[in-house]
This record gives sequence, C-alpha cells and structure tokens, in this order.
Amino acid sequence: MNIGKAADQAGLPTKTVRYYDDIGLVLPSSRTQTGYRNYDISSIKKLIFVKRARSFDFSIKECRELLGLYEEKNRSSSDVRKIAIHHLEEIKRKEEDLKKLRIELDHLVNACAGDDRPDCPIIDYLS
Amino acid sequence: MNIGKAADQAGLPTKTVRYYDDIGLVLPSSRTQTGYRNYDISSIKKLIFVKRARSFDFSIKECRELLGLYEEKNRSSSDVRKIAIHHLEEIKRKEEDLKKLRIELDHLVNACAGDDRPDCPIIDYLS
DNA sequence: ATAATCCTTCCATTAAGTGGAAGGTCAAGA
DNA sequence: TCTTGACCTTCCACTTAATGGAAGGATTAT
Repeated sequence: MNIGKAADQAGLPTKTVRYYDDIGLVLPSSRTQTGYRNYDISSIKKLIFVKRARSFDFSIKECRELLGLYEEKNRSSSDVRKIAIHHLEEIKRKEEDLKKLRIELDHLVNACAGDDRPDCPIIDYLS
Repeated sequence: MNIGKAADQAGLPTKTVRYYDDIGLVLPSSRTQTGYRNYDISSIKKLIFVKRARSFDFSIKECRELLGLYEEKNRSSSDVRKIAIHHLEEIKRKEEDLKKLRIELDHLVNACAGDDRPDCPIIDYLS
C-alpha cells in the first residue's frame, strides 16, 4: 500500500507518516524499486497504535517504548503499566496547574470592568 | 544595570532576558559603548510584567499585546479583558481535554494487572 | 598583571510536526 | 504514444519559547 492510502487507513496526514519513518518510529514494510514506501497490514496497525497513543498525549519517546512492548510478545503488563502511570501523573500535574491558573485568571477577569476606562485590575496584577 | 542584575531582579534567566531583547519584546534602555545592555527601572518592570504574564501562560504574542496596553495610558480595560477572556477560554478548553484524558487513562491503568503476564488492557486498547 | 567573572554574538538543539519547492513516477485517456 | 494529473520522493525552512555552548571581548578583584 502506498503512503497516501496507508495514511488514510491510519487517519494520519501523509507528512506525519513520512515523519514517523524519518525518525524510525514506524517504518514502511518495504520500498519499491523507485523508492515508493510500501505499508503492509502490520505497519498500518503500528501507525494506528501510535495515533491512539499520541491521542493520549504520550510523547514520541513513550510511543517508542509502548510500541516496543506492543511487539514484544513476552512483555509483562507491569512494564506497560509503569509507563502509563508515569504519564498519568504528568497529566494530573498539568491538570492541577491549569486549574489553579484558570481560577486565578477567572478572578482577574471578573474583577475587571471591561469598559472604556483605563483602570484595569488585570494590568495592575501583572505589574 | 547589567543584564545579569536585571535578570536577577526580574527572576528570569539571563538567556531569557537576552532572548526577549532579540525578539523585541523587552528592549534594554540603552547599551554601553562596549555593547553591554543597560536596564533601567522601567525596563525591569516590563521584564517582571512579562514574567508574570508568562506564568499565566500568556503566549509571547499575547504578552506583546498586554505590554502594549500596559504602556498605553489611554487604554480601555475592555481591551485588556478581551485578551484575558480569550486566554481563559483556551485554558478551560485545555483543562477539559486533560480531564477527559486523565479519566480515560485512569480507567486503563486500573484495568491493567501490572504483573508478569503479557495480557495488558492498555496495549489492547491502543491496538 | 592576571585570573575570575562578567558580557557579547552566533549556532545548534529541543518536540512534533507542517509547508513548500523541485523533481521523479504511475495510471488513464486522446 | 504522448500527455496530464495525481501521486510520490527528498530536502530545507518554519513553528514555540527558550536553552546550551563555543569563541572571544570587557570588567573587576587580587
């Protein structure tokens, strides 16, 4: 399968699939004599796997690790879980940070009249 | 004041202050004959302003706008509020996304035994 | 005088792609 | 058979917001 079709199957932009090849994350199963990339079912499954993992905000580095475990039939689920938990902690931390930010910014926005006068608690707070 | 002292005052790395000069966000008030950057009180206040705005996750572009309004004595508070509200919406959106992600990932992690066996709901879900 | 600590500019790197240019390939229709 | 359009290729640049480091000049302290 050509890269365009493969990308469609995986729901990824062609550019991204090419990029994943460049960085050695998901390689095409082969190349034609003229250099066209071929993707077989197995490689397309990997593209889909990566797409899902990325949608969970796993980094490319983490995707690489997960993909390794995905292919490793003798993996232990604890190895997978370890990566997922670490990522989960990261997400929780970010969520907390955003929440604090949102609450503070909400206060500021509510305190600001938003009229034609120059007085502005938002600017004051930042100054 | 030299860049080092100015950076200390603002609580920013020297590199960052130099970077803000490079991109024209906060310029030093002058330069010495030998090229050293000078920062006066006013420019240091701007550095602090930007630092605070960045800690609220305002982008450099937004910081530029806010800084413009900060300096504009005839600004209307509604202009400032507009930027802040837009940013707040962004933050809320991100927070929602992260929450959904966290909940889903939490489920997956809880469903995974995390033992020596290869069976793993996390991998299954991503496949 | 000299060493330590500043400072300068310039270049490379980070994450994860995206956009575009220049050019090769392939399948279909006239 | 030729051509046209839709593929494909590689390579380079750009994005965000800095950060790291090299090479070298300036200032300060001993």
